[in-house]
Amino acid sequence: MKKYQEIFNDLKEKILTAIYPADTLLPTEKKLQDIYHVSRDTIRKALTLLTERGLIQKVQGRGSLVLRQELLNFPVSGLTSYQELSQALNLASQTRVVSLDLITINSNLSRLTGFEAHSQVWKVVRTRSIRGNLSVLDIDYLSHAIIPHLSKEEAEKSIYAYLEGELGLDIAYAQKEITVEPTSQEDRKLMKTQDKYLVLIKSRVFLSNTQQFQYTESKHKIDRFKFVDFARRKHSL
Amino acid sequence: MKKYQEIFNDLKEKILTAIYPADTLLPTEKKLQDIYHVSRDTIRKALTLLTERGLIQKVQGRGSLVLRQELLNFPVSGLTSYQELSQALNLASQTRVVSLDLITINSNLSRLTGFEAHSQVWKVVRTRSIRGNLSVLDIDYLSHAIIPHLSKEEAEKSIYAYLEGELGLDIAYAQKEITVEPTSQEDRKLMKTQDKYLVLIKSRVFLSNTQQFQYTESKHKIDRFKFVDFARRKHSL
DNA sequence: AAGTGGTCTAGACCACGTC
DNA sequence: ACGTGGTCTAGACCACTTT
Repeated sequence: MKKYQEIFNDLKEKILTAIYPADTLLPTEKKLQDIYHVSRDTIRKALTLLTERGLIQKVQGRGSLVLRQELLNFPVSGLTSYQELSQALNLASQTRVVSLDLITINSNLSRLTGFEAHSQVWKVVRTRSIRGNLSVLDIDYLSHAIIPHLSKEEAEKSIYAYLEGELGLDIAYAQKEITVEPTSQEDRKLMKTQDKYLVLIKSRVFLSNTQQFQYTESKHKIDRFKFVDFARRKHSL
Repeated sequence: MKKYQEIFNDLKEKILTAIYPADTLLPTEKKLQDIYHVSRDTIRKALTLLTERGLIQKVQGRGSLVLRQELLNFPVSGLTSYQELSQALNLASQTRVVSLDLITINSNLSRLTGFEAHSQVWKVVRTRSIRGNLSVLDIDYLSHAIIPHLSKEEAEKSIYAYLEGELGLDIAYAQKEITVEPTSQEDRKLMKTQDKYLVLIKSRVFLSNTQQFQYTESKHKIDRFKFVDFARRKHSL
């Protein structure tokens, strides 16, 4: 494990357990150097991670302020899988695999998903329930070239855990788009609802070598949908 | 201007104008050092900014790949003001100030907005139209302690431009929450619609010294709403 | 004036992908 | 084997806040 990662984890832990309470200052970079016996640069890398995740805010001349974790500063943003989320939030959740097929991309699907025409992809349809409430319908397309094998069992658990753990893939980034759409008859049937609208999250997900391995349409019941984000202002566009 | 900022701007420009085209590699860090006559660390800081904004992806052993700017990789996320957005997208947009008042926070409002009870805040209600379509209803609460003066004229243009430009405030980060909510009679009247639902974006916005200066409820017509995001996977939560 | 984080430098070695 | 980016170090000076 990299040093700055370890320091980040340690500091994160200490912030979440209020060893470093909200509205107080972390030890100075100088002191952290002494505590962890590393160079200042390494400390600063760890602090950068804390900053990106909204755990601290640096104030020049003062120090690193621990931020209050308001109500729900959970990483609903930032490319977190459903499985990880439900675990982090300690939700009793259930996944049902509606179908799992190997299909060939046609030109329409190619435009939609970003996969090349004629390529093979897994199509996985799943519903997720939280405390017995059917809340989400996920339709995933996963590159067969990158994921040669996929079973219902893995799809029921966490596909991301399988990809990162078993296959050692390095998931890097995603382009997402959130809109509200009218429901189709198919949607209403699978989600067992008469709702007229649902929240649609389309995302293309890429590996660190920039290969796209996933396209997903995630459909949420509007009354069950909440997206929480921590955003930093990006000056100069 | 800081060196790494200037290098970032220069590289961004060259990527957007396809001097460095998508799917090609940037010059190596070594070469960039020679080009800009700076240390490697400074180059790496500039590349980090490009990475965060989804313009490049670094691949170890290969180099920095320029990413395709899919359809709309616009910064709808990342704390961008309405005014900046409509400018970036070149939209003919119009803002109407419905009301502008100085009010005192009561305990209910305090819970909602995050401002202290009994403190004074500006309440600004605005509607925005894009190509003649009334699309958004914004309700802003702005700290009077931080913003002593605010006029209808500034509210009609861009409050952010006023705060950063005139007042020299350093807007740093926000906590946001997106949900879909039923419309109230008031909503329907102000937005001139009969829609049953709207998209609600609540956000608390903070300065770099961690003072909260703004709470906003931004209500979007569902058929006009689109949220686009570029997200990087955050390992280790 | 003292102490803090912010920027910049120069150099070393490692991990990974390509040839 | 080579070249790439990734990590880590040590030190310098600047900008800002606090005392």
